[in-house]
Amino acid sequence: MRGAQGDLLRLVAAGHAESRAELARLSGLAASSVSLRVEELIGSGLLVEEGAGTSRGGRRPRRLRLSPSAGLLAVADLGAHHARLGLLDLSGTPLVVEERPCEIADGPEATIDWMSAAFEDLMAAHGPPGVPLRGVGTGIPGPVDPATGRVVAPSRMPGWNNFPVAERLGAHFDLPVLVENDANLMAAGEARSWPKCETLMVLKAGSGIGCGVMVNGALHRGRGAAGDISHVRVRSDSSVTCSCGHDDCLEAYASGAALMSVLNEQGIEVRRPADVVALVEDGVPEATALVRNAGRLIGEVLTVLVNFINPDAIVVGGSLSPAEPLIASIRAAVYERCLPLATRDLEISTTRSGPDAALLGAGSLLLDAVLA
Amino acid sequence: MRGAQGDLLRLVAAGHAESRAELARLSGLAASSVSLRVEELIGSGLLVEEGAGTSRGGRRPRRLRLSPSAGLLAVADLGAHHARLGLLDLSGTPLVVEERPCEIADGPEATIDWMSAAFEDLMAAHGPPGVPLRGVGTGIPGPVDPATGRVVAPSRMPGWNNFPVAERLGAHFDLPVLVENDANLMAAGEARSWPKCETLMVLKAGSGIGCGVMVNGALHRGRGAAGDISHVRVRSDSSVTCSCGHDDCLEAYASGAALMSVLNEQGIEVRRPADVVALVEDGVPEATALVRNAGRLIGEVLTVLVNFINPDAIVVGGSLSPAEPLIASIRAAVYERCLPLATRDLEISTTRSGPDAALLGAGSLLLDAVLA
DNA sequence: CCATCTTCCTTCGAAATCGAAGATATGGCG
DNA sequence: CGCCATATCTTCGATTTCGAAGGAAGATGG
Repeated sequence: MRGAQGDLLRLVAAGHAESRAELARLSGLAASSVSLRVEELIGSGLLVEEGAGTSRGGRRPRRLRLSPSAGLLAVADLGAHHARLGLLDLSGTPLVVEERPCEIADGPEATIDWMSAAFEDLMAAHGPPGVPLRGVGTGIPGPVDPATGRVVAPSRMPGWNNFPVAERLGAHFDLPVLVENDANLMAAGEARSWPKCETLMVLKAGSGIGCGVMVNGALHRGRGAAGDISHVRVRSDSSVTCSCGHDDCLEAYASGAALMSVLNEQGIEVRRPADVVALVEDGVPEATALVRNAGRLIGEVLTVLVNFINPDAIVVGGSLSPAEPLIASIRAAVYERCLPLATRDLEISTTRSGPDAALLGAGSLLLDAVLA
Repeated sequence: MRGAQGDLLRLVAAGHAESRAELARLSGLAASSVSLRVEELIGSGLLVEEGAGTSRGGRRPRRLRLSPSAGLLAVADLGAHHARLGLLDLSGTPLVVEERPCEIADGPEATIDWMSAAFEDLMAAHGPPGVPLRGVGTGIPGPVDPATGRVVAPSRMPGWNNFPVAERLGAHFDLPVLVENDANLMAAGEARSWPKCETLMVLKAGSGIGCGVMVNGALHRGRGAAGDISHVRVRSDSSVTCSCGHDDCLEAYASGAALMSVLNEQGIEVRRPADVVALVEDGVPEATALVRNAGRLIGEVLTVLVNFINPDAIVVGGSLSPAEPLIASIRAAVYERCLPLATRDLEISTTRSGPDAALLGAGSLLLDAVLA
């Protein structure tokens, strides 16, 4: 899949191109060269021709798709108490997605071995015979050094610090391996649903607060830690010490975990962020007020970032995102305080990709490694 | 200068490559193709061979440079009360740089016509005969829409709002025209001095506070307004209303203009940011305390941004930057409050390019247009 | 000083790519 | 229905690019 052929496959797989003509436009190659390459790719069974597309005023294009038998990707999104697992074809379309209980606190060896077994399980149960697994990837709820595939200084993952996750996964599968922060994966996944957005911020509001940034269609990692907003100091009357050792971090006020602990102290029992959402939908005032305050704090932090990187859109996902007051108060804070220039075309909305965003993102990023 | 040849010229002009071998490595072309192209470029007078470089263990490379007669760029950096003007060769090296008084409040027509005359003046006085002007560019102390070359909602530039600067400049010169925010130009210029930095934040601390960001070696503009940090709300006891209509903007506390107005109220007369620097160097405690406080406030804002985009370096420039306590307190705030992961390899220092950074940046960006 | 290694650059036949022209297919319009 | 405009895709000779081999020039190390 070297060079030019890989580029063409990538364009088709990523959904950017569906016909030879589109490939020619996007790849910069001459139409004749594209035809040649495509013929070879069809010959080798990686691409298939599938009916005709819609005309744009002339002859209808012959639609190209990745062959369903070209290969599969196994991807996971690890959470604190459960994991989402899925099989995708090379175009990133899910064949299966499952959620299974899984304690990340059991430590890296146990979790990764469990995940590897689950991948093989999925392949056996849902993989069409003869279709090879071409890559594996997982999202981690903590910082990941993308170069080494190690977890770095995570806050709620005992035993994981500096563990070589990619290496361990690679020991099970002799395939391209992707290990990435979960919010970053969400950003990569969401980006496929926002094709016109060059700069995209994706906020993951769940037990913790995560954020991923796409710049020019690529995930921005900085030196590996980019996207953190949870340990920003917020304006607040009281004073709370965060797990990171500093005072008044956003996470200590506005994360799902923080909201749950306040509610539990008030005698309202909640076990998961989704419970908080349910309380809000039931109109429980304590919950609504808390969520609204969380949204305001998050929005005030986003204010700084919106002025600075001036994104096309902010997408809010994560288990807390269905709570209407959250996004409403985020919107209010951003639109009130940001420069008009920065907000004039800014869209702030909930996820378009849904709960599988991170899995889709893992597929999208893995594809680059598989077709390298 | 189309296509491949343009790419090669760009690599030489930007200082990334100095020999055929380096060009081959960086451009991805085969060494033989590079040789062929270079021979043509030398034949057409754009490149010249200039002696031998230093050996890296084998035969010495034959150094390539842009021909001094390939063309010139005229660039300017407009400030409130003065402008820096310069002529650069296509490799971005300055032939002349001058500073001339110029009131931006005189309005766009007068200022741009004055600038055009000054460019022609410089060409007549310092341009070698027969060497053509190939592009003109200017930095503006306010937001610029890069697509249209218009100024958008500037704060201290009466009469400039929505004025088509690029168009007016283009009316004088039938050449590629660049109009860009001054802090963005500083960022582009500074980036040439930080070749290993993929993500770079450049802070301009002068009368106002500006910021430019380089991501993956390219200027990040977002929707056109990226880089603004001056209207971020800061934590403060008192309350000041900023010119933007909001309370407690960073600019209202930490800009050179804000510092000057406080000092003047205290009976210490200052007229320019450089006067504040002089007071600090003379050990005037009021000035030092003010500057230190400004650095702390700026640093606290940078804290959020450093965690978020995780840059390789933060460069501080602008007329206030020579004040030692400023950068010291910025450093202190950032290192104290940011995540260790984000600061472990972060460098915070003053400009390497000096006062001409914006001019160099204009040259660097113009080059792309000229060699397109 | 000579053999050997490294790096830089060129030569030349093979291979990939281009681009102009044409073949194919479709929508729109009188 | 026939013709034109438009768009997609293919054919084929011309051009560009590649890459392996080799020559040129210098470093290294006995």
